[in-house]
Amino acid sequence: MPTLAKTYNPKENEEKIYQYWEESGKFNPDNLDLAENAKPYTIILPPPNITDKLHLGHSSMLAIEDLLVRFHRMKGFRTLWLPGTDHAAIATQNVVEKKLFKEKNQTRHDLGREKFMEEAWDFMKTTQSTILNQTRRMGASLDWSRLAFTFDDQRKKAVEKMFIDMFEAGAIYRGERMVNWCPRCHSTLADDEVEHKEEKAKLYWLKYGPFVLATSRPETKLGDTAVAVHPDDKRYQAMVGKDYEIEGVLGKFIVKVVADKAVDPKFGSGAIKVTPAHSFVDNEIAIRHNLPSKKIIDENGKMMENCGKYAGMTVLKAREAIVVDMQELRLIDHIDENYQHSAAVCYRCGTIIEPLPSEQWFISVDKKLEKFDNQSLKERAIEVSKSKEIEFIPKRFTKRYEDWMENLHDWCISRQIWLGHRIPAWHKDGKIKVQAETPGPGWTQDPDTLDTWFSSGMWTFSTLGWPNTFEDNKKSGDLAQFHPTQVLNTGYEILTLWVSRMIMMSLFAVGEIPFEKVHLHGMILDQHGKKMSKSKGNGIDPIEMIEKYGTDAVRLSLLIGSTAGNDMKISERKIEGYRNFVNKIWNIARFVLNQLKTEKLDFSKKIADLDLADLTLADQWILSKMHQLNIEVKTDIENHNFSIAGEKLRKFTREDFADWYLEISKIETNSSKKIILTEILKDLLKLWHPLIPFITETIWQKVASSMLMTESLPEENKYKKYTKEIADFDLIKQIIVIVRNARAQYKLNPQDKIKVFIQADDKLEVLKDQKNLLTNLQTNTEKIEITESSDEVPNAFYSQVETIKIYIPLEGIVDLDKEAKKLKTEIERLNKLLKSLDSKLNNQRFVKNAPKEIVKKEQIKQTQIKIKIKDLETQLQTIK
RNA sequence: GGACGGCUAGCUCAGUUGGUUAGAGCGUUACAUUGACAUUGUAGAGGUCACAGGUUCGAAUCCCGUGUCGUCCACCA
Repeated sequence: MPTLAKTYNPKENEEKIYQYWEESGKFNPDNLDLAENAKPYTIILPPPNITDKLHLGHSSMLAIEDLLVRFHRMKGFRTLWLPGTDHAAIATQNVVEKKLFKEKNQTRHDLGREKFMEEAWDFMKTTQSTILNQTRRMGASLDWSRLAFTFDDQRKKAVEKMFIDMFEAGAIYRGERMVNWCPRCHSTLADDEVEHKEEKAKLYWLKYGPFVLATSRPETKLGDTAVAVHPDDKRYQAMVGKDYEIEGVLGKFIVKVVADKAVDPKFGSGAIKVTPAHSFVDNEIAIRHNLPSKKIIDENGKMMENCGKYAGMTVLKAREAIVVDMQELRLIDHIDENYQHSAAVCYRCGTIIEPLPSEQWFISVDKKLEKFDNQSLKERAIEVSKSKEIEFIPKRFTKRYEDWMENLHDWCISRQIWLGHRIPAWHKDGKIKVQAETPGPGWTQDPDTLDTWFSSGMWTFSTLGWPNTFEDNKKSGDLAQFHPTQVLNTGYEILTLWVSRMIMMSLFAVGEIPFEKVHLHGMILDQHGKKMSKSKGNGIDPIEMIEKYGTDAVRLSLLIGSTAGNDMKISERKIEGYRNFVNKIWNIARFVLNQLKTEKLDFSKKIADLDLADLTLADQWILSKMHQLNIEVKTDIENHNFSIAGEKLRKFTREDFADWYLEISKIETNSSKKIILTEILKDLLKLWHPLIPFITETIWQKVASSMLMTESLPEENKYKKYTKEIADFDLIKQIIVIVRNARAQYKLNPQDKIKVFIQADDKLEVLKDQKNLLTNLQTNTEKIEITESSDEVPNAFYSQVETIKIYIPLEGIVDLDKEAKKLKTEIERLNKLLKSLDSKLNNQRFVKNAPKEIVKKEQIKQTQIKIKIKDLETQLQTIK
């Protein structure tokens, strides 16, 4: 007798199974038994931050990628899924700094750069394993032998080479530009690392020479060099071009009045003060009008020495002090206390950003590059999207990507933090050399590090051995085999932050796209549609769910009911439901083994060995259903319709196979059953495997003698021979449901036997042939009479399927009024339907314009409904 | 301010180029319970596809508008 336990216990099996896979070495494509011409299928895992713990966003991504990877591995592709982690420069440095401060009350400056980096490395080494082990628990079939880290030595070499190459091509330059400066992190931020926070502030209306103008930052008055108005603003036209002397808290100064379209005449008084050094808009105005720039705020967010008595104050302190002084000088007209505006803050620490002019390294997105035949990075990156070389799933994100790219400004890549790749540039006496090694004594390395996206932007090729695998513009090794990759799967929130950078970097370094498809998944929300976050405490911990319900249940709940690009709500209840379903699969296997009285499945006899003459209608039906499933599931997965694939599998497994066919196998005992049950169970496990690898492999290990993970999927036409009998079997199913329904409606006990009369019309032979099922498939009839006659049976429950009539005499029980009412309602409904069909078919334009098949279909429907109505009316009369 | 998305059964969601009488899971109701499976089975109830207009023979699906919730981008002197 079979040895399967009564219920499936994920905890007992998952760890063992994962170990078995990992030790087999088959996660590594080099160890797969492949056809010589096997195509590559590559996914590079979006590297989680090294300090991360697994959350449902990761789980969702892992479930999707593992599905794709296992599917293609089973299809015979040279399948590589490459893991890694990201050093997430600013984020990690912040964590390390916080820890340092908490434990030793020290700042990074107390420690010094070298010591601090030692601390950071210690920290990263201990945290890295957490996320990777949690990734394993999701069942991810990653090739751990190729594990990479954005901050390891190999990636360091790649980053240096990339920087030097880009510099030499003129794609990287150094220059003074306005940057977003975080005074707390002491670093620049890219535009998209800046967040905007709504807040209430004061709006100060200043008396400003001949103007009254509004500002939220009166302290920047110390850096003003102009006043700007809109060119069409009649109020100020006479003043444009003139110089005015303005009274300030540190004495008088001169401003020039300029006309610029950037000014909104409806805001404030329509005149703005221009502080070129500390505002992006003002800076642009200053450039257009050739205005001088005066820097008054330093990198610590404090007023500089040129600010007289305010020097050394923080911006906020200086603002308070200056406002007091201005009030004394009567320079403030009035103050709006309730001014709503959004403040730019650092996305990591929430500190208010100071726009500052600063010497930084930039990637030029507009520079025409020789290697791109005089196209710029931006133009190439847009081109690969327009030409569909890269496809976004869902499609609507194509536009978001392209719009964002069109508006892209030069990318500031230098950061003043310590945790990151050092910039390979050297300074001596004002000269700069860009190279990996020091040019010699006296040179000092640029203290800045690179934006973390610079190294993660190189992820698809730096993980494949670039630059060693790319010499003289030729790919070799892993790069030749696995690049470009097939899919990048990531959250849509980093489409711009990361995806766009990967595209530019790959185009530049390797001359090709990094991936063919970008599958964007939505955010995972709680059951109320709120973002999950630690502070709100509404997060569902995937590891906790795995402990409780098993990995397969967690994976299914993330795959089914989820569509690309859309957010998804999830609850523990949903996961629980899929745990139940996973257990159902277990019991199906248990039943099949029981039914076949065996512990191992015998795969020696194949579907092709079946004796067609021995097959029952039900056999043919399940085989054709299986054929359909086999084709459709593969297509759906290839089209990234994972949810639909899952639903079809579930429907087949639960309804067609378990509820119908397995029940039938208790009744029918023809000799083909053994092969059919064996083959369908086997192929069902294969088709399910990419979605729920653990339970399928667990069962496989009990019943077979190979590893399911590297089995091949059932071939396309395996079940094709048996695609005809679906309609007839559907009739049988419907009749059985009608009988069960009647029993339920009249609350018959399961022991109560009934008689059923069926008038079979032209289906006499089919129905007679299936008498066994009709009698015994949970219908408990003592007698079934199948005739051609059309005599009414009085005082009986009545129903019909197409032209087949079913009578169940229920003497003394049948409620004739109720039956009559039921019939009337049904006749009414059908009449309505018929009416709409009639008018449709009488409509010449419909008949003329609609495709012929549609018209024909409607005509058949019309005829059938007419017959049905007539039958129902006849039956109604017998009741009266 | 600009762009995008959601709005379909009590809840969570599918619905692929417009063409069945709009589907699933959960929940719910009734019945059942030594059964491969109570992590169960059988059956039922439940929807004006947010609203309003348009295109079309035909719209949940395409177009215009409105409402509402959400996301991204820009700006806020």
